[in-house]
Amino acid sequence: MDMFINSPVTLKQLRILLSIAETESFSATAHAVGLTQSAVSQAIKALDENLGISLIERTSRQVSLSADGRELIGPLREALFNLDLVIERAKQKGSVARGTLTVACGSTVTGRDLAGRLAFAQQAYPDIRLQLRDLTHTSVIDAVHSGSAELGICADDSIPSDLHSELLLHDDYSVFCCVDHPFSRRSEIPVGLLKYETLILLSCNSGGVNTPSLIHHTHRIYNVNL
Amino acid sequence: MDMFINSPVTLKQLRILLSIAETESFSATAHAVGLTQSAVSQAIKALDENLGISLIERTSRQVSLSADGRELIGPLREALFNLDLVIERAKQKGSVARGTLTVACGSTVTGRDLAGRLAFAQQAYPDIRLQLRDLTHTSVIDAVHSGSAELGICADDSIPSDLHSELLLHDDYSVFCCVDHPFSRRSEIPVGLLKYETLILLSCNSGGVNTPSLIHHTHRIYNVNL
DNA sequence: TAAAAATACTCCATAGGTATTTTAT
DNA sequence: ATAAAATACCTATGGAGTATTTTTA
Repeated sequence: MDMFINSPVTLKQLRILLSIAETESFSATAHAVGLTQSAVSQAIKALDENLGISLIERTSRQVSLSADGRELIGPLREALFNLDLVIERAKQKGSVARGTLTVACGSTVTGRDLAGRLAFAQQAYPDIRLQLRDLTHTSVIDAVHSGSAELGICADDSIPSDLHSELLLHDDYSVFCCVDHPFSRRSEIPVGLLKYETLILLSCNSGGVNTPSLIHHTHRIYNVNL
Repeated sequence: MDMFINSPVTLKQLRILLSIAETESFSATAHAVGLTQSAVSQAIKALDENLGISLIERTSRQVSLSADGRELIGPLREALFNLDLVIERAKQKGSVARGTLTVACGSTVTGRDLAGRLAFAQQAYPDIRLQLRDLTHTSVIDAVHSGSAELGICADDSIPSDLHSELLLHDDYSVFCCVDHPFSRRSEIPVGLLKYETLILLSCNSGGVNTPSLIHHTHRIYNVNL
């Protein structure tokens, strides 16, 4: 039925052609579209073969469209632009309200290479604006309950059963003490023992903190040996 | 510059989507576009992910477009149709004048699985109408000279030097004779010996003939043993 | 339970990279 | 001599097939 389904012409090839029409250079196009000169050369060769037509006057010094190519380029640009419009409109639908995903989380999350993870998320989902709200443990749950955040990330205890939850990661909690304290000879400390000690705790709603800075602070304030 | 260059959405996926909109069935679409049901399923899954949108209401019994999908399908069909128009027009340019390639050749060619070769050519170059003209040796050369044929195929002797020629194939010539003739004991017969014999020749302009029918005729007419 | 879609897996074609060669100025 | 495109070669990704499982009317 549809004979076009097997057309070997790809969108990428056509877009590369458009870029070449602008830059009049394979190398420049390669840079523009994030490929190598080799890939661009192969793409144009393939396109020539697929269309059975010579689109480009190729000398080693300068590149220009052939007569056929010049005739093709205008309508092609228009057709591709229209198609991109349609695709983009579909993608808009795919994004959540106003294209924003709001995630409520504590410093357990924001303290772990936040910049790197944001960059990764932007790359994977360029159309989604990711908004992080740095909140306390209970506020995270409230935010999800009220709908002011679509997702929440927090410690897995005391999560209400009416919310769906999934385990993302494990976190270690550490005790810092003086070298002459009995704890310093143990490799692990049962949680139960802690209640007999005088402790400096971060806000009990904090899921965690940046460890190096904690060590630094402890050292500064109490002059302990670590 | 062009952020669309890396769009993972492919023409094939979009065309499959259009087909599904018509057939409302993965299997039927698979048949229509010449793929398996599995491939169609995967293509739609990929498209959903690429667009970040659910295009299709999928139950195991019936398939229908989602609201988003229905909204998308009209403009998409139009955009793809326009793009195909542009591509097709470019392909037309790639075909030679009036889309016809005229080849002058003798029965050396037409006698060798003509149907099979025509079919092969049509498959490889569906846009080229191939026209064969069955001529005599000298007429083939005249046809190419006059331009009434773009190509000629004939025996490689007496090809004028102003025509470019290329060797395509070898042909064996055979002598048929009575079993009591001296030739019948030789496996090869030097061409020079033939001029002392009385021969039945096909038209000296014929490059060759269909061998089985020649044998049959010889047998019928002269009642020779082969 | 039967028809249709989803999934698991496998294989292979090809897009794209690196390194090199060719070409025209 | 040099800048740019073509080519050779290699690798990895993913498209598509077969076989199987899951789903719902």
